[in-house]
Amino acid sequence: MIKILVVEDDRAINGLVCSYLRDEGYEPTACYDGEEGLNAFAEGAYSLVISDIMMPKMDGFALAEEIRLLNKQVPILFMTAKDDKPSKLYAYKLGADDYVVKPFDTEVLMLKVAAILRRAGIEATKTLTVGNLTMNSDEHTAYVDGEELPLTVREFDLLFKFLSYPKKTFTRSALMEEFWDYDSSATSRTVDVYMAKLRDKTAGCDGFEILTVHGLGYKAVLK
Amino acid sequence: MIKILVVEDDRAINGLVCSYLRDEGYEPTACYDGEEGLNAFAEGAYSLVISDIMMPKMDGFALAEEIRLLNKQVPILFMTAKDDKPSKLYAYKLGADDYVVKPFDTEVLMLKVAAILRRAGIEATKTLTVGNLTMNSDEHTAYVDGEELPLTVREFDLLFKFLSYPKKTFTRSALMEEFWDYDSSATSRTVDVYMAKLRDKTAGCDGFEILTVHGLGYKAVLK
DNA sequence: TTTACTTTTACAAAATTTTAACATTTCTTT
DNA sequence: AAAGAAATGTTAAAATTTTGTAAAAGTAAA
Repeated sequence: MIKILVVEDDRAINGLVCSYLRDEGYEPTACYDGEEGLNAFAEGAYSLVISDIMMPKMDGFALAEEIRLLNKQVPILFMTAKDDKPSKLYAYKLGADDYVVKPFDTEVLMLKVAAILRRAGIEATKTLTVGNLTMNSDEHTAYVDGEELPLTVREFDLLFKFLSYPKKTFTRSALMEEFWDYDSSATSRTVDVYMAKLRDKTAGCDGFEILTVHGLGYKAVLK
Repeated sequence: MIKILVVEDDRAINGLVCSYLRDEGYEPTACYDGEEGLNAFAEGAYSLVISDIMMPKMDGFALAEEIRLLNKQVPILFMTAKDDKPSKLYAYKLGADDYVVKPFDTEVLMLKVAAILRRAGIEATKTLTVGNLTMNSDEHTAYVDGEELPLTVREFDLLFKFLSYPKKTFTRSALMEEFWDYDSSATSRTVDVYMAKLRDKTAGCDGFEILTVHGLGYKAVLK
C-alpha cells in the first residue's frame, strides 16, 4: 500500500483530497499543520507528501525544508493559492516535484500523483527498503543484501506491516484481526511464534529490530 | 510497425541493440550522437527512444530535455554504465521510463522495451523470446529451439502472460478473471492443472521456470 | 463419432500453521 | 532483594491447508 501524507489546514479540502486518494487505492494520512505533518512524516514511511503552503505553526516551505533533512528523495507536491513566480521557484528549489494551484481539479491532482510516483519509480515496483532489506509487495519477495529471503505469506504480510509503520506498536489482537480469518480460532500466542520466526529470519538485517512491548505487543524500530 | 530511436555512440552496442529490436519485430533507427538523435526524432514518429547517457556533442540528458520540449510523452529508456544514484534520479526527473545499466542482458532490455510500450498503451510486440522459447501472439504459436511446441489456447495465454511479467506473482483468482469466462464455474484448482501442464510442456525451455508462491499463486522467473 | 480440449475428482505429497510443553524473562508484590 | 505471577521465548510435533498429479468425466468442435 502506498502511503501519502496530506498536510492542509482547510479540513474540507484535506478531507476531499484524502477521500480521492483512498478511492485511487492509496493510503492517505491527514495532518492539519506543518508541525503535525513533520511529526507524522518522521513516524511513517511515506512515498509522497502533498502539502499546502500557507498553514499555521509551520508553513509548507518550512515543512519541506525539515522533511529534506530527514529524506532527500521523497517527492513533495505543493498545493497553493499563490500563483506568483517567486514562490513557485522557491518550491522547486526545495525539490518540490510539482505544484498545483487552488482551486484545482481533483482529477488533475490524481494524475499528477500517479505521474510523480511513476517518475520516482514507486508505483512500478511497490518496494520498501530498510537498511539492507528490500521488500517487494508485487513479487511478494524479500531480499537481504540482494539475496532472496524466503518468507511465507503470513510472515511477509506481518513484516511488511511492521516496517510500513516503524515504531508503531501492534497488539496481538490487532494483528490477528488484520491477517487471520475472522473465524480463525487460533490463539494469540500464534503471533509470538511468528515474531520469533521473523526475528530469526531477519537476523541478518541491519536496518531495524523487532521489539517486544511487554504487556501490549510488538513493534519494529529503525536503527 | 513500431519505430524506435536508438542513440548510442558505441557502434557495436548500437548495432547489437538494433539487431535484437529488429528480431523482435520493431523498426529501429540508429543514431550515433545526441545531435543526430534529436534531428532524427524531429523527423520521424517514434514510439520509444533508447539512449546512452555519455555521448559526444550532446549527452543523453541534454537530448532528453530537448526531446521533452518536442514531445512530453514519448517514453525514454536510458542505457548507461553509471550506476550512481544522482544520475538515476536525474533521469527519472526528465521523465525517463526506465534505466538499464551496461553491460546489460539484451533479453532483459527487450522485456523492458515491451513493458514500457505496454504501459504507454502502444501495441506491444507480437513476439516474445525467453531463452530458447519464442512465442508469437499473432499466430498463437510457440517454438523451442525452432521446433514447434503445441499449446492450447489457454495454455498459450497463460504462458504469454507469465512471461510478459516475469517475477510477478499471479493469484489463481486474478488468472481466472482474466482468462476464464465471467460465468465460468470452474474451480481455481483448474489453474493448478494448467500449471502442471505448462511445466511439463516447457520442461525443455532454458530461460525461465514457473514457480509456486505458496498461499498465493504462481510466477515465472527468468534464469 | 471422433478428436481435442477442459474440468473435476481423488489421493499423495509438500508446506504452512497451530498447538502445547517447557524455559526464560519481566513485572508485581512483599 | 526475593518470591510469585504473568507474559514472552523457543522448539518440535501435530494438525491443517495448500499444491501436485494422474486419470476419469465432461464438452464442444470437426
